[in-house]
Amino acid sequence: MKRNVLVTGAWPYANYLLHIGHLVALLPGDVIARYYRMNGDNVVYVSGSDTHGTPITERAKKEGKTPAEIAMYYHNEDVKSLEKAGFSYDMYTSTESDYHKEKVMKYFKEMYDNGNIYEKEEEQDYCPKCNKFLSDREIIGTCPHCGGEAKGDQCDSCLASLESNELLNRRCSTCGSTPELRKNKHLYLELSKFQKDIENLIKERESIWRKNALNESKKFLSMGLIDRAATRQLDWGIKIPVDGYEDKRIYVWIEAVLGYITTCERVLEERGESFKDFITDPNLISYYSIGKDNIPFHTIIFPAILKAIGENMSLPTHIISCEFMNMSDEKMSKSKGNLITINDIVDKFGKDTVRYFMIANGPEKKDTNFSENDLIMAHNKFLVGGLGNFINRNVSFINKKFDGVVSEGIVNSDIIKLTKDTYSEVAKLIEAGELRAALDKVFDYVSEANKFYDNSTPWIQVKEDMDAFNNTTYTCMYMIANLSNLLRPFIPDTTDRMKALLGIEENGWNEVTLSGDIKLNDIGLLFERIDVK
RNA sequence: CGCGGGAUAGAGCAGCCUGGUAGCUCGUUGGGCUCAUAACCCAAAGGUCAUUGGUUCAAAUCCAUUUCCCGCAACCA
Repeated sequence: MKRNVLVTGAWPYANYLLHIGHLVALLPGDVIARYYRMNGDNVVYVSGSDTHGTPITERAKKEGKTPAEIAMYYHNEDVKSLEKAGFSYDMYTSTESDYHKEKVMKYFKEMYDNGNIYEKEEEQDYCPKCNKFLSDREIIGTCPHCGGEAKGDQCDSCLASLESNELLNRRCSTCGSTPELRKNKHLYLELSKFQKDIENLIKERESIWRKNALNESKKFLSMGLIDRAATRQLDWGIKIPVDGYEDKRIYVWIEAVLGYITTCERVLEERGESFKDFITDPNLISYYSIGKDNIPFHTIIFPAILKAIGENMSLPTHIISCEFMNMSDEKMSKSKGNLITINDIVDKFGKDTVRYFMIANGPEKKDTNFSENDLIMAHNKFLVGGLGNFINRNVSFINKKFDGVVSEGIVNSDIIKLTKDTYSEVAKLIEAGELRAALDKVFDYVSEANKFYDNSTPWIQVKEDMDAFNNTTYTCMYMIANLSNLLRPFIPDTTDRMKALLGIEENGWNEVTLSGDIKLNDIGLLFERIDVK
């Protein structure tokens, strides 16, 4: 039976080019989506650019542009990068799309009408000269602990976490004037109400979610969930569908995660399918491919929002939360300039090499260090020496001696069993989000293929026993055909070429059988060896 | 006691959730093969799985302890 599967990737913030950190966080989603599609399930795979919030407005101000210009520039760049890396989103949109904005306002209104969003009036710092309310971050002053210069949320000198009213000699960070208190009202999401619901969710997902997702979520729950502001003093973002909030916008943390839902709805609408049936399906399987810094938004806030909307939407079943990929033990950072963009690395090494490496060596369970040398080693060993070599040694032989025609033979029965087992084991691993182990499994199969070739010694068989030779090569073709499926979620371009070699079309997640003689098409080398400098 | 992650062969890492012969890649040594991109296959050497204690018939794996290493303003997966 067809399963409903929602796969999502975290929404990148549209103020910088995507880098390999984004890649390792988002790629698992693509592999999972491709796998389920091959399996014949009903897949919706979505993401988009997160375009609102203060960092973009600040950047725009600095560069003399509008926030929309900044956001759309990076959104377009990100679309190109993702395409380049082979992402197969059913839709990659942005939080600036009218569809998203409209739906978010609808959901916001529902939460408000349900009484899960409430108004709170409080005194807030106001800068009389800049004519605006100041957030904690926009207030500077002297740290009460160390006497150093500090911002309102944290002291840069001693790292103490602060409340902005603890600061001495408080000033507006823009103009330096002394802020005064004025009454201001904001809307709050009553997160505290959902403590029990989230606790139950975590308990149910104990054996499914990754360890980092569970630990991080439990930490927040043990501290007790606190209500969060849902509105912000800002003019860039989604308008508040409540009277008296014309000067404010919906806080990004609430609307960005709702993008999963709004975009899912849009995809299904375009397909002419029912969104409601899909999203309330109690058996819906959902994957959220994210980085570890994004965990609480997906395991706590997002489920709480879904509960608060109250339409009985399915809560996340799988959190694919990766660790960080560092550069020589340092966190990648824009200011340090030690980033590698997706564009650069794909241009340099090719889409599939990068995809292979990022899954096989990515930070699935703990931080890893990126090393170009490791990437080259892995490329040469597994893609050239393993997969590429297996195909090339067969093809060269057949081309040389038999003019590119493989005669029908009998496929080795041990290999058939191994093949079927590999399909089911890899499927299980991918569904569990264990992509590294899944890919390892497939490459074990590649290794078995080379062993089979060596042990069969076709170069001797060809002289002594043509039946045996034909059985060997036919078995090899069978393995190539099945590898073109098994590897398809990971390295789709390469598997297309493998299929072209054999002239096969099937793309399902199940054993491919061959019949009759096969005329090989010329596809050249799958991968070229890279020399280490 | 701020929070979190880590410590496994010369290097880089997997295994730990769901205890039961210690595995992969590179490197080293020896052999095989010649179909193949100095590719492929086989074998060997190399580890008291950081420390100490506990649970268990059994611990790299679970619990606790100690030591050492790394990350934790903003941008940011």
